Amino acid sequence: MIQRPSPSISSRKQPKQARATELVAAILQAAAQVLASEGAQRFTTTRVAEKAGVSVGSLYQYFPNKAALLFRLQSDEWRQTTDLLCGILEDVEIPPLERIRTLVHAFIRSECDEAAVRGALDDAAPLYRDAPEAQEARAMANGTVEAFMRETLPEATDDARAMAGQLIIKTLSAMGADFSENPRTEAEIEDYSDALADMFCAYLRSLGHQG
Amino acid sequence: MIQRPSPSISSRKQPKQARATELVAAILQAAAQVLASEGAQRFTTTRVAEKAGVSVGSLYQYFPNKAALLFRLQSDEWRQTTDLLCGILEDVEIPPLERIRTLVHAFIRSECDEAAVRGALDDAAPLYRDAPEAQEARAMANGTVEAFMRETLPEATDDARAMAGQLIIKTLSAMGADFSENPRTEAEIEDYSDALADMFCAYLRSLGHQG
DNA sequence: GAAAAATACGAATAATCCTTCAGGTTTCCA
DNA sequence: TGGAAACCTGAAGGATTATTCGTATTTTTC
Repeated sequence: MIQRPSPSISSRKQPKQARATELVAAILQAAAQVLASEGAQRFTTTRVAEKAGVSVGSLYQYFPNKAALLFRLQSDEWRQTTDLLCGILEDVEIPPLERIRTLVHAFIRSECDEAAVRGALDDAAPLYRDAPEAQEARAMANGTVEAFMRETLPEATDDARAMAGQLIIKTLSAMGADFSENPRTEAEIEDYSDALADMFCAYLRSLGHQG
Repeated sequence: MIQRPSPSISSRKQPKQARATELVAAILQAAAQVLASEGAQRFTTTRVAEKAGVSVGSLYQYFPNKAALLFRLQSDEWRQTTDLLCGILEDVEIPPLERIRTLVHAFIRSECDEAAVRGALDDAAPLYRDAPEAQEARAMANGTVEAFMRETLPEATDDARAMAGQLIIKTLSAMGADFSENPRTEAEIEDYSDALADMFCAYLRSLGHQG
């Protein structure tokens, strides 16, 4: 098994002047556009720079390589999504299973709203996913899920809880990826979200009953 | 939205001599090896030909382009998997929910057994998935699933059945992809498969109860 | 056994892309 | 205002790759 290289992916330099900050913003926006309109295959540093109205060299002043740019896009999307989801999960006013349903709808919706970018980011995942930064990012957010599972399944064993949490998270993100890649109609989105929530709720209920 | 080209992907020519048949077999075997050991990124027609001990030109005599070779690998894996799964689903001797459990285990197992190839094939999916042949292949096998769902949920509406079937299929294949990309231990595989089966069964039972 | 058909070869082509760097421009600060 | 630091430029280097095609070899056919 060949270990893919894990390029350093953190931004090489922090902008210290106003124009530089704007430049980075322009690059990120252009990158998302290129990704959405041209696909991962044609996502090119030169193309991004051109669309941003900047030279390639400037791009490389703030992103050490192409993978870093992609990871930054992914990282931003991810932070946005996890904030959304954590907010839903932590709302103790609402019964757990209702929270799950809200969460599923919110997540699928957010994936579909930016399906083009997310789908292309998934296609490009091989370029950045093995970087240590990406793995670290994935490792977070598990705390929130575990807390939620403790609340939802107070009587289950730790192992059972962890398994159920992992399963739901993985299923959700996998289905989200599928939704990004294959566009769906408004109605399909709602129906799938409901069915998915039904499945999760049925599963959690069955775990609750038997211990 | 740019429509990716849909290259013709069918084999350009059928081998008419014995050596040609062997050559194609050698290429396919080498292709799987290259994919598994080098990853999708470094999957190259030249590398495949070299590993197969043939010239690039020969490769292009039987595969019109790189995408065709990848699609052929994917297609073969897919046929193998669907045969396996259909065999399980059609065994009317066994209660439906037990069949589901068997199916989940068999599927996840088969994904993990060739995780390297399947994972790399997933990474390379953008190169071949938009070809009409691939979409046609995906459209099949739905008959078997529908038949099974009719048997499992005889009283549900057609819409509800179709939704449940799609959901289970998509969840399963998405989780399978996740398992191909992230290697797991023997124990984890079993535990996840059981949990996944639990979830499907709980869902199907809940659908059965309410009509 | 010779012509024809099928097959195999692999150097060369043409294209694409990531990244660097030497040199110019702008902004900051004393 | 002048020099230093930060910033921007974009042509060129270096590397990789998919695919072609003229030629050589093997197999079949008659």
